[in-house]
Order: sequence, then structure tokens, then C-alpha cells
Amino acid sequence: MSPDARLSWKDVRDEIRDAILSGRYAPGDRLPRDADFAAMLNCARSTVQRAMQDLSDSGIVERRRKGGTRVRPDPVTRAMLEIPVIRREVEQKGGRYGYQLIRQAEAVPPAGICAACGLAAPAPMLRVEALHLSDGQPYILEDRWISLDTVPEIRAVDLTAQSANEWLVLNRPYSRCDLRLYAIPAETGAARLLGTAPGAALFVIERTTWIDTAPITTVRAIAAPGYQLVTQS
Amino acid sequence: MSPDARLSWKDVRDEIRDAILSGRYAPGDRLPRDADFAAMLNCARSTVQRAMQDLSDSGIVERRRKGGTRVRPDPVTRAMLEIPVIRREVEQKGGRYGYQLIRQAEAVPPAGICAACGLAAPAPMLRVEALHLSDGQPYILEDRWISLDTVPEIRAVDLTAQSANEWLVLNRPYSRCDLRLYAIPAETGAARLLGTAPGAALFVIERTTWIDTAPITTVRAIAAPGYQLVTQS
DNA sequence: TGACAGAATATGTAGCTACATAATACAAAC
DNA sequence: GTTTGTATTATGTAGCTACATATTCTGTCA
Repeated sequence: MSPDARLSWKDVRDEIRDAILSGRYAPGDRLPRDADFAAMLNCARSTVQRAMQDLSDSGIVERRRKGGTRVRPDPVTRAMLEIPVIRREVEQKGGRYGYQLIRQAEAVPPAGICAACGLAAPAPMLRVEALHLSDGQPYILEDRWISLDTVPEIRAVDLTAQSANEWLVLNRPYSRCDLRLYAIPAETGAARLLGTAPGAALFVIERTTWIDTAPITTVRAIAAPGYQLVTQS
Repeated sequence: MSPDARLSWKDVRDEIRDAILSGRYAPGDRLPRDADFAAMLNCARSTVQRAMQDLSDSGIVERRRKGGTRVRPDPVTRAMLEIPVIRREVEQKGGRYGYQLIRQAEAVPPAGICAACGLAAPAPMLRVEALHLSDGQPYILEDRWISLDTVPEIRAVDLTAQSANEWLVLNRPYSRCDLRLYAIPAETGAARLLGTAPGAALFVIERTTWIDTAPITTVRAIAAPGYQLVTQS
């Protein structure tokens, strides 16, 4: 690599970000045009464009056609969350994965579940309750509703052998996913299954997935005490 | 727009994604080369490249030089989390924002805080405890440590008038941010400040920010009961 | 003064080429 | 048979051009 190698778009991004971070451009300020940056940094406009796109994606900068690019006056923290399949998560942490089906029944979902799935009228669904274990210890308790309209084959799957989580992920890719994170006190039943005291603070990941506009499943995954979701960017 | 308008990279992405979702390519399968897709869809390879990049970012496919592109055998859920400045969050929900400084003192941080900041040796920091309110009700209780090495000016800021959250966001942009999400039972002090019972399940967002490798601040934001973090993608 | 049409402008996108880089496959040498 | 070097191949990146699109600015006319 020669000393004056060409700048990659990441170099350009870092250059511009540093200029912003150093205070050379204050929040709300308008930045030079892409073409000017290109001239300043001696690279192509397309390179600056890619860099700016990235800065825009990460919430540092705001871009508007004709309006130009300006430093976001109200920065937001944007971070990528990654939620793997539970078996993989356990194994990646070095644990031995285990799984228990607790209950499985077709039922008409309550209004809350219909709302999460964006259903106006209740449709028949399969409710599956299961426990995921790590090294024999309760790890995540899931309470899942699966749309029988969208996934009728689920009736034929043996959910004592394979978790619905895993089967769906492998057989029913989704096009959209909503997440909802919060904390709840353990109910008596959940507490018993998770091996904790009733009322304990539990972390919940609620996830609904769709294929196009058809709901596939909505899960409430209740994590055992001590569970943490970590991101970094 | 003519009927056979050129495909945008998003069209190409959707086309390929649909092919995967429909099962035409199964998890683990190798996809055609970018150039082949380009020929099939009658567009440029760069357009396919952008589409594939996006599919790769969202965790649907895996790309390797020479190895080609394959459908991820172990799909992960990736979602973008967006955490605004608290004042904005409250106002966006239509609430009236309020703020109270509870305590502020220079101190040597405990080991846990040093670790979060990646500090080997304890350095003096400013600890700030404050309560954010929505319509007069407790909303988020924050327990913050600010690095006096990185942000000495914070000593001169009147934190009764403006929250550290806001001042830092406007004056100290960061280059890196780690998030940690979990649930805890309310301690006596936190319970009183948040107007809830001791032991109540509370949602916690822990965030540490750096400028390059220098830690700026680490916060533990404890949300009042009912708080939910929502994402969609 | 106000409304509206059209010009100007900055970003967004697509296409092409050329070359870089990483991973694999294969063949030669020991 | 194993190792090592080289060729091949698929993706990654940069540069350029051309044109699309959204907004703002400006000038004209009522």
C-alpha cells in the first residue's frame, strides 16, 4: 500500500465523523456538499456518498435533497440488536442446550395477541409453551402463538422433539419482525418453571414475525433472572 | 415511469429475498453469483451487490469472497434499536418533560464501573443521580458516572438546570456505544424515587459511551414500571 | 403582497470499468 | 502422500458518467 493510497469510504466516513466529533461542525450545522468533501479529500463523490449514507444510518447526520447534509441537532443512539436462535445462544456461551415442551393446544387467542399480530378478528392459533434450558438450568420460558392460517404445517410437527423456535426459524423465514422489550414480575407459574421466587424481576423479549402482512408467530420469551441483552456498535 | 423501468437495488433485494422466503433457495444453499443474478434480472452487478450487501447486513444471507453467497443456515433476528434523548422521548409521547437532580459528587468509581469503562485503574469521576419525569410522574431514574479525565468541563455545568444526558449529547458526541438491557428488582431508594414498591420489576438500560478509546460516561437508566423498548424493522 | 411556475441545486440511484482481496482448487515438487 | 506455490474465481471497493428526484429559491404576474 503506497503512502497516499486511495481513501476507502470508511476512511472518508471516519474523517468526516472526526470533524464533527471534534466540534468543527456543531449540531445543526450544515456540512459542505458531497462534491466539496470529495474535492477536499481527493476522492470521488460516490465515495463521500457512501460515507455520508453510513453516517446518516447511524444517526449522526441528516440528509435532505437540495437541503444538504447537516449534523443532527438531536442525536439518537442507534444500536444493532442481534437475537440468535436460543439453542445457538446457549451453545455459544458454552452451555449444554436442553428443551422441554410444557403445553400445546389450539385455541382462540385473546385480544392482546390478535392486536400484536395485527388481526382484526380472532383466528385459530396454536399455543405452545416451552422451556429452554442451559446446562439443565431454566434459561428461557416461551409462550408462543402460531398462526394456523399462515403455518398450517405446524400441526404435523412433533414439538416435543424440536422447539417451535427452531422449526419456524428453519422453515418459515419472515419478512418483518417487531420486538418489544420490558420487565415483569414473575407470576407463580413462571416463577416455578424458571426456578425463582414469585415476583422476581424478569426480562421479557416479545417478538412478532410476519411474512408480508400475514402473521407467523408471536412469542413472549421470559428470561431467567440474570439474563442480559448486550449490543455494541 | 415506463412499464419496464430499471430495477432499483431495493427491487433486486426484494426479488432475491422473496426467492429465499418462498423456499426456492433453502437455508445453507448457495445462491447464484452476483453476475448471474444481474443477467437474470437484467441489471448491473453493482445493483445486485448493493442488494446482497443489504441482505447480508440483515442476516438473511452470508457472503464470502470466492465462497459465494449462501442462505444463512442459522438465521438471526437483527433489529435496530433507537434510544432518543429522554426529554425528546417524553415530548414525542405527548408528555410534559421534567427533571430533578438528586445528587452530584466527585468520587472514585467502584470496580464494576471501571470495568464497564474499560479502565484498568480507578480514575476520578463525577457521579450524578437524577430523575426524569413525564407529566410530573417519575419516568426514568439515572445513575451516571462521567469521566473527569475525558470531560473535565462537566464540573462547570449547572446540572440542576440541564440534565447531564442532554448536556453530554449536545457537547460530547461519542464514537462508540455499548448497551446492556436487563431487569432488576427495585431497591428501596429507587422504589421510593420511582413511586413504586420495593422489589418491583424494573427495566434497565445500561449505556457506556466512548470517544475513541476514552470513556465519556456510563449510565444506568432505570425505567419506571410499564416502560417498554420497541423496535421494528 | 401573494400565489404559482420554473430554474437551480444537492442528494439518490443505476450503469459501467478497473482493480483489490480473499478463499479455494489444482498442480508441481519434495 | 503431504506440502507449497500459483491460478482461478467470486465478492469488495473506487472512480467515473448520466440521469432521477426532492426541495428550495427566485422571478413573474395578478
